Amino acid sequence: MKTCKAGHLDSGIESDVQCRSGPGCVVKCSSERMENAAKRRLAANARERRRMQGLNTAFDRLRKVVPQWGQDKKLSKYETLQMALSYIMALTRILAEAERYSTEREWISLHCEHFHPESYHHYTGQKMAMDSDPYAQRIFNYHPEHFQIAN
DNA sequence: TAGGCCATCTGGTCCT
DNA sequence: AGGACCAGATGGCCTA
Repeated sequence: MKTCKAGHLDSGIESDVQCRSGPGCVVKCSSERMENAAKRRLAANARERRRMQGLNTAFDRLRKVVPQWGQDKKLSKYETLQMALSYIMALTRILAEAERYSTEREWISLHCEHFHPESYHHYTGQKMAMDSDPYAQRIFNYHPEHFQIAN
C-alpha cells in the first residue's frame, strides 16, 4: 500500500501542500489515517483488557490469602481490599505484641485468656466458620476488637 | 425492578 | 510515539 510521504495528514493539521502520492491522496490518506487510528484504538483496548485481567488475577490471589470466614460468596474487590487492610493490621499488632512479651508461653497465655470462639463474628455479622477455617482458628485467637473492618 | 458488581470501551494524562 | 494508568460511561448479569 502506498503511504502518504508528506505526512501532512498525520500531523493533525490540514495543509494545502499537494501530496506527492497524487490527487487521490487526501481521500486515501485520510481513510488510511482512520484505519490506523482504529487499529491503535483496538490495540489499546486489548492492552487495557490484559491490564485489567492482570489486576483481577492479583485480586484473586489476594482473596486466597485473606480470610473469608466461610463466606460462600466471593468478596468484592472493595471488600477484598478492606479485608486485606484489616488482616494486615491485625497481623501487625500480633507481631508487635509478640515482641513485647518476651516468651512465647507468656504471649500464648495472654491471648488464651481472651479467647471465646462463640463470640467471634466476621464483619458482615454472620457467625464465623471457626471449625472449617484454619486461618480463623489461628488469627482469631486474638482479641476481637483488634480485627475490625477498616473504614 | 432497583441496586450492586463487573467487564469493556474510550479519551485524557503521564512517563519512557 | 507508544505504552501504562486512570476515571467516566455504558451495558450485562445477578440478587433481594
